[in-house]
Amino acid sequence: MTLEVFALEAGRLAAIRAPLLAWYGREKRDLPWRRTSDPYAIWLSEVMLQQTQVSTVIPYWERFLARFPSVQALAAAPLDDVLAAWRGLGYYSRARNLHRAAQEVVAHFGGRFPSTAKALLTLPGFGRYTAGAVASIAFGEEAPLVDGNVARVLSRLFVVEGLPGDKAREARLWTLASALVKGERPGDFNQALMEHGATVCRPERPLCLLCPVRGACLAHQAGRVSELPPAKVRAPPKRLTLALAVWPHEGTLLFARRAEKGLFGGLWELPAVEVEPSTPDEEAALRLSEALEVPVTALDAIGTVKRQLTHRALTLYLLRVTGPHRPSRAKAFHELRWCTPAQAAELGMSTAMQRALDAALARGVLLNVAG
DNA sequence: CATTCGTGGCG
DNA sequence: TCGCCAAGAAT
Repeated sequence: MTLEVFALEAGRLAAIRAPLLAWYGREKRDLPWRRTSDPYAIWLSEVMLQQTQVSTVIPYWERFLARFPSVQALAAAPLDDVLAAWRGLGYYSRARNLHRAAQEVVAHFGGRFPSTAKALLTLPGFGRYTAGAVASIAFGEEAPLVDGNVARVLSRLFVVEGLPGDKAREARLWTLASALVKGERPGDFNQALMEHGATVCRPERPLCLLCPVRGACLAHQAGRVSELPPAKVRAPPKRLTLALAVWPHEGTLLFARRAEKGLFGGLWELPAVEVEPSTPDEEAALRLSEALEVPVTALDAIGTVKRQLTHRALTLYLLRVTGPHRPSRAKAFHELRWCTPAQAAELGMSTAMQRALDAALARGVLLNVAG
């Protein structure tokens, strides 16, 4: 508690706040969402930036805004179009929540975003971070935020101990962020904290010589910058093997839409069933037959695609198949559709599945090869 | 509180 | 090749 009082002492807060804000004014990157004051566009950037690098987001943000220029346009669009625009960006529940939140803003708030963090928190996909970000950046509320950058910066400035996820640590970080954000330009200050973490107070090899608040940094004084914060402890990824049906018919392939929840929720795929590694082709075909509710015969295995996700080691086993009855629906899948490659390119699909599809097409499964 | 959800970049 | 991690949220 003594440390708490010391850390939040007014002079110390000022010694951090003012230099950081001034540094941000001089050094901030010219990012596209910093050129707009449209809450919708700012919200979109915040959702896309969740667990995603700035350089990855920029082209998605620009394309998405061109296609859905307002919250009304987004709310009125079919979910499939939204997922297609999100294709390749990952964490697809963000896109579903974005779509739902847009509809709620239109239905319950007359198309205007609520302007406080507390009110924003009621919308799908708004957690504590995103609510604070939109409230402070778009509406100028003195609302705190803590993301990975801010957690690192504050844990160094104030020597906050504890592993990521530790309850006491999180509480302390939010308390610090709350105290610091109060004052002029809260949105700029929050962005200054994040910008500082992204460009100077980096995870590896931080640029302490260029740091505008080095003099106030307790970790720097103690020579502990490199050991704060401690790395997250991650469980080893689980293995998941899927057998994919590659079923050519008159220039099309069979596609299926996955269930809303879980891995790649709501996205399209080559119809997939989970199998054990090294499952014989005949058995994989039998599983696909059960899922598709029609007889399926394995022709040959045409490749394997491996993908490393954060919590999954994914193996996609491509099985060329055929059968006497072409299915148009099956309980195991939300929807079935026969698509040309051009049509498939317009579907919401994961990068993993895109790689599998590319591999199948590269094997010439749609070519009329006599053999 | 722990787990799950993607992808790409980097050393 | 591999581990780490990036403007987190939902369950």
